[in-house]
Amino acid sequence: MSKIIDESIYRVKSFRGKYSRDRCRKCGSYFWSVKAREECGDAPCSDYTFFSIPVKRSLSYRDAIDVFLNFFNRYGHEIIEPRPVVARWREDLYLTIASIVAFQPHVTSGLVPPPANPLVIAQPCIRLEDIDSVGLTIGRHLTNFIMGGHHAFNYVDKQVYWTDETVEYARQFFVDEIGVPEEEIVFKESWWEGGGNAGPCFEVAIGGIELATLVFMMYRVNGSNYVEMPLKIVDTGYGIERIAWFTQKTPTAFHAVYGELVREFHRRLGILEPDTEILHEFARRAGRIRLEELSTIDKIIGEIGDALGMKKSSIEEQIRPTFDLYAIVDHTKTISMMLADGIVPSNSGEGYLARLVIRRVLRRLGRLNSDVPLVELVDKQLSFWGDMYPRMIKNRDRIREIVELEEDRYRETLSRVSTIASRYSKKSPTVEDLVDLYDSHGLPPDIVANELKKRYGVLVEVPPNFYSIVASRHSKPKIVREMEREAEALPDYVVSWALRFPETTRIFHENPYQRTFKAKVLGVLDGKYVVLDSTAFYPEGGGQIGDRGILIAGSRSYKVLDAKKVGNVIVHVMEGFEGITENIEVAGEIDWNVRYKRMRHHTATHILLGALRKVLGEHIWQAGAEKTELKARLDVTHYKLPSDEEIEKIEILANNIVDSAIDVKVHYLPRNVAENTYGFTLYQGGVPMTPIIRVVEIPNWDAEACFGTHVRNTSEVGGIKIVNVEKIADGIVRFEYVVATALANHIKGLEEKLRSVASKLGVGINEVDIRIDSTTRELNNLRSMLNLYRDVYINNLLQHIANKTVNVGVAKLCLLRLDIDDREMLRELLVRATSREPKLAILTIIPRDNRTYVEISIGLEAQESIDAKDIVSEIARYVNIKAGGKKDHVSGIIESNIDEVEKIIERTIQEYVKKVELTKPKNSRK
RNA sequence: GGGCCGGUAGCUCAGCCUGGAAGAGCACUCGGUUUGCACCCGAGAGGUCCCGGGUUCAAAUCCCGGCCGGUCCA
Repeated sequence: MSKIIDESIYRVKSFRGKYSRDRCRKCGSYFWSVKAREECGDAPCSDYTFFSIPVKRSLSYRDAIDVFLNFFNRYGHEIIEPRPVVARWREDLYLTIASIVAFQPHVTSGLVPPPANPLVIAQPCIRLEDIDSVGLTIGRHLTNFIMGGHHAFNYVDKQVYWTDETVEYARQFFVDEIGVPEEEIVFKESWWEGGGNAGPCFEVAIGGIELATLVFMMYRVNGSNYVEMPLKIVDTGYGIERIAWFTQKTPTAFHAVYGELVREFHRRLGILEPDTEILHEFARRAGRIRLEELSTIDKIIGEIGDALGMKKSSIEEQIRPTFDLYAIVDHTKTISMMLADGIVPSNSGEGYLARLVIRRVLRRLGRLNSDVPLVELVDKQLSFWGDMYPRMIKNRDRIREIVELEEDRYRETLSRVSTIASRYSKKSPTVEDLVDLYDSHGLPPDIVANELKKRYGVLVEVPPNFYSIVASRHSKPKIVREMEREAEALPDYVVSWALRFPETTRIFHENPYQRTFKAKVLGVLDGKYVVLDSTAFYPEGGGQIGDRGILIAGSRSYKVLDAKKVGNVIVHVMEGFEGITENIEVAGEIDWNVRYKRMRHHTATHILLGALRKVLGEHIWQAGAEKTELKARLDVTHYKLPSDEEIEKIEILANNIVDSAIDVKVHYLPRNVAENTYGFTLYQGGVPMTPIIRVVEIPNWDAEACFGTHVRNTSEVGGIKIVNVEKIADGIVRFEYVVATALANHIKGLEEKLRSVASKLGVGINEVDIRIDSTTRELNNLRSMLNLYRDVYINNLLQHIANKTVNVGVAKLCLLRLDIDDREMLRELLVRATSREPKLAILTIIPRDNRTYVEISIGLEAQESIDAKDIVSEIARYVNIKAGGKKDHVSGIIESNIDEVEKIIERTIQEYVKKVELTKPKNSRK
């Protein structure tokens, strides 16, 4: 792959005359170094030797950030504020996984200029890819980290700097600023790829650990081809945690980053800290650890045992629990960061990622047999990091509540273990079973195995690659989503046709109240699609659907069914026309009635969202919305169904805003300005891919990037009534509401329903509730009355049966003809009759339509010689019968009327009895 | 967004595969026994088998659609 690039790019100025290029004898990659060496100096090829490499001074975690930022600031890089760890500005990514993510895709695609150039940023990131390795590698893998990045964006007409400067900065940073002897530094040649981009890179490794990656992003990946981009980006990532670890020489990165907190977690969880010596010996070799090869750990522990003259088992005993502890330290901070930035745990979307981390911690805690509530540990993180992440303090109560809720939920899941495990009390579950249990019940195999062993002594073998088996089960679906979307979208050829036209002037933005307009026809297609030079028709977007209306050409008018946006061009979807041709003038008129109602619902949506954030909290994000002329709905992220009180409060607050008659403002702002002014809460309904952003602001209440049409003043919303609140997914709550004149419609619907109920009950609307009470009471009375009558009836029938019974020796026969088709009654009758007289064989017939329902019941003793199913086949000789059941009970239908049936059956029974008597001796109960 | 699992008595669940008269334990009521910690024995009450449709003589059970909950993955 590196063949396609010119390797000369790696020959930078700083190397000339001083550095030589060698090849690693282990991994085969090329690297540059002042000193001749055989290995590339990166994990896992080399052990960690950095503990003995001198540095100028030990840097605390916070110092490391400052030193990094200030160094690059001194060299002309503007310091940029970091973004949240939840990538709200991106739709293809949930989490901020690298510093460059802050500038993707709008800056990297060239659409928007960077906030500064060059710039430097210390970006908190969350990466869950290596979550299983966290702890084991004592800090090489983390789920949260700060990536120090200095970035330069080189445009065709504006070059900032490229490879020479980037490498020289790295060299100076490590040599001059950190104080690393230059001969310890290795620049390893490599290739980076991600997010559709690619380029050559250097991995900067010192003493066995990679401290920075310098990427030269210059290609776009197009299938299997690399296309050179006009915009070339310096994308660097300095591992702040590793730099702190490197300079502090603490045994693990966790000690360097979390300091006192590590000890506190040890204390609280009752896990002793391992001997410093063991930890150091382990740390030196930790670069070799790989999750895929767990044997590496055994080997390392063996080596330590030899070095220290200790038993392997005692080392193991000390160090194993600390792996879990380190992971817990790491994960609890990650949880704190995610929740502080507003993620709501859920079974879908980004919320699942939060739940995943929470569950991992809980599992680890379980493994340590800890009963410390997770919330307590998370709370320690909130205190510890609050100064760096103020949102942790601000949202502390909510974060605690969510963590508690999630822990409860997890305990509930675990409480099902014993029930579910009991299925396998005799037979050990197969791997397939285990995967099933994990997949559909969330029960980790080790917990199931434990339970089975403890309770039933059943041994379960859990394959070491269990989670990859799970993963392989979930092979990619993906494409479905796009298919769905295309159903509503314009056909491809219409899109490419539309893109040829210049931008349509948007009258609906200039003046949302303009109902009629004149415009020139720029293009027509298929007698169905029309593009104008300007339009008042709002094209579908932001949950507001496209306008309807008419276009008038000459004396004829044509229906506009919908309007769609293709880039900056608006396409009118017509019912069909002949009279509209290119270059003519047309007049347009939108269906104002519908449109105005939608505008009011749209503005109401912004008002409601503001109210939701105020009442429920800052974790409220729009997860979907739809505004029609009849009603609107808003789906938001929230961790539980709001209470009635909360809903009432939200409604009151929202209506206050309506009554306050606030002017709704619209601004067009450069992206960076908009983001700095309003924050990322701008991006509720999606992220516009434009350098200028249209911001709809209700001052001091809500501001969103929005394409939709809004009323001028909140008072025009008229009034908001929340008509429904429901949970549509875990972590997502849907609000439905009706506004202004649409309310009359809504109420009318309710009224009609109420009136129809009232008239069916035979009362006026006001008495409905009272009547329901009395009707219910009456129904219950009738029910118990019915049972009384049934009882009387049954007793009568029992008497009747006793009288009608014919004793044939082996049994007492009875043919009963009934008129009431009451199955409940019949069943009880038959049960009682046969239990009172075990020799009874009773045959009941009831007319049903023009046919006859038959039910046969045989008492316990009679069963010894009579089989109900035999009677059926006997009857079947004379009439068409469909019936079945067991030998003591059958039911079915006979295709003849009851009089006929009665006669036939009487005869049949007699014949059957004779048969039974003939074969009697061999008939006995089995 | 997709996959999988579940919804039966107040609670925990069995029954469903292979259709045939709705079950167990706990809790509850009554009677007896006993009064040392999950007492025991007997009797009884308690059901929209999540909802709707279909197949069938017959559906808790099979099929289709929906609702609700759980869970894994992206």
